[in-house]
Amino acid sequence: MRKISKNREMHEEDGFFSLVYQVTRMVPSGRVTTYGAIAKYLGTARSARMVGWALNQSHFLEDHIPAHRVVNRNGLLTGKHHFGGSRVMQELLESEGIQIIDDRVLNFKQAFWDPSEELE
DNA sequence: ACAGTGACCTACT
DNA sequence: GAGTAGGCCACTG
Repeated sequence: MRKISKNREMHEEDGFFSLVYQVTRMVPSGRVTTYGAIAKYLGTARSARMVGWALNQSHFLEDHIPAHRVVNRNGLLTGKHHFGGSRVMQELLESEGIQIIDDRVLNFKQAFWDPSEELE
């Protein structure tokens, strides 16, 4: 169990959060996915916002979660501010072979990795 | 308990 | 095609 707040603790069987982290871990290097895709893969039950929220807490987790491979539907790196620095996310993606221009993923359509299709 | 906020998305003007 | 509104669920003050 990991504390994510004073009064709140996260358990392994929290389900949604765990699933988000698992899917995020499954994203292959050099590919990216979106919050909506993950939400859809999970059934859209909690909407895409919760995916972002889950990834927000991923910084707190012991395990390293490649949250930099998750962008919004436009391929925009909206979450780069939450990586501590602004360039961390971009450099991480570039080190994996993804080119970023103006906080946007180049060839996003090709680099897009849909868990619903690839992962079934 | 209430209201505001958020790494979003879809649909309608 | 841009701008607006609503929905979604959890967290914070």
